[in-house]
Amino acid sequence: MSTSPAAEPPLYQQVKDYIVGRIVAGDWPEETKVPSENELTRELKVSRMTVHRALRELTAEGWLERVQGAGTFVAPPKPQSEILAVRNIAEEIAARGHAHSTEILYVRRERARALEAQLLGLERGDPLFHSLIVHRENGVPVQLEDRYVNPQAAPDYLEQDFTAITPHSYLMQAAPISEAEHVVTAVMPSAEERKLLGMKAGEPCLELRRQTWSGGLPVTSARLLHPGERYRLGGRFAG
Amino acid sequence: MSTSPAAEPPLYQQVKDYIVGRIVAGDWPEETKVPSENELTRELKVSRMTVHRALRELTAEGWLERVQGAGTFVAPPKPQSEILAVRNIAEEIAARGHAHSTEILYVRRERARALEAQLLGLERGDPLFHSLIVHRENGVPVQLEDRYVNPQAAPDYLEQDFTAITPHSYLMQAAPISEAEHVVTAVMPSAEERKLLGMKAGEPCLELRRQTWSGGLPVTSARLLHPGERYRLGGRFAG
DNA sequence: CGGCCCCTGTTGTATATACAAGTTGGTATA
DNA sequence: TATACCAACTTGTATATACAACAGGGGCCG
Repeated sequence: MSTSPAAEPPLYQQVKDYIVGRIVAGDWPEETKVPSENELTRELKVSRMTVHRALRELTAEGWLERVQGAGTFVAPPKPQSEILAVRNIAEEIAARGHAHSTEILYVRRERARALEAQLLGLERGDPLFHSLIVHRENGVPVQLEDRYVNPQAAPDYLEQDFTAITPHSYLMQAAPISEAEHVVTAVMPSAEERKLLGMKAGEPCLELRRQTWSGGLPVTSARLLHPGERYRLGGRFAG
Repeated sequence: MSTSPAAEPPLYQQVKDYIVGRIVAGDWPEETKVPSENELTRELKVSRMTVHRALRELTAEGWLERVQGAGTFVAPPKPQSEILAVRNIAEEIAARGHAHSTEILYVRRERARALEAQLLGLERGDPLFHSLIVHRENGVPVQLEDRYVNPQAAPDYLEQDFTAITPHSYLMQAAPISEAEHVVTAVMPSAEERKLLGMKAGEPCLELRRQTWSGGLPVTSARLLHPGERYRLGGRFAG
């Protein structure tokens, strides 16, 4: 395998490219057994640990499946679809070159009802925090954020100024995410929600329900409503 | 670092857990410089390559940022939200223990109009394939799939029996994904779409627009409509 | 014919060693 | 005061070696 210094990628990356190239070209359909580490070592004239790193990374990226003792196989395409990580609405708006502003309807302490207690690992009647906020982009409402927060995870939540920092940003600091769960669906807003978001009758909303944990402790459960016409959730990724 | 054989994780994983534990506990806020590989080697009594693997993997997972020569730093929480990969509706329905069936409205060759030409890297007037299919779960419509396919990427598309295999499954075989792009939003369906999906007036749809590439070549552009009340897109992931 | 054992080949993990490439800070000189 | 150089420390990559753990196939024995 070539290793001349003309801005070439490292050897483990060349091995990865070689293998992905074989798969994409159709040489190795799914379930095909890929040559063993020792075979690739001989074929490509690189060390077994270099081959091993390439195969391990391709496995982590979803291209291959490995079974200790049995071999390495081309993986079937993964049938899953997930929201990957958690978005900060203020940075998202700034990234579009627009101005973010917030209208705080309330940020207050409440007693947990059955549903919130269940979501946040609390007992009914326990105190928790509740905030309702409209996020605007260049003055236009784009998100209604209805959020419950576990006081154990972020005791100082009520003290924050959420016109200066989003709840999301604050919670990232106070309780770094170790786990998250998302559900996205389409709903019709209530009359109040429609009014807060400046929507016309009959227009739908994109609803994101998002829950996060920090070190096993539930942190927050949020319901984010976006006018369907003015908001889209998306991304682009490489295999 | 303990290495007794009582079902312990490998050393590199223990190093990862130690570092994530320090971050989540608040010991190392974002931007903090993490001890160097050599320092961690001495502190944890494992080899530098074991530490190196742990740090590299935590970097790939978004916890850390590394600069060659400068050091390793705790990463700020990533403000991004993406659909991770591509879902196969048939497997998704099967995973719920339900029966998948399809109603094929058409699968045919057409001439590319301006929008489809742009999406698939074709010239206006070039031939392309177009399919319209309703997917049902236990007889109930859950997805209307409106899909354009680039003949260069999947020349045999028209020959497939899409009651036996989904377009998605076939395309995974014919043109493995190297890149994908998704956009999710909420829309009101047209009268025809509402009828095909068995929805009542005033109910919204979750719309996914999905485009994939194979080795740089555009493969397909699909618009998937789901009744908001009967479909949700979601996932759970660990930090 | 079936089951068990052994051998071979495979992947998984760990370490040591070496060198490359980059950053940073301090010192010396102009 | 600015610039250049050097040393030390950092991360990045590569290889060799060793051993653990697993899978699979073949042969032998009951």
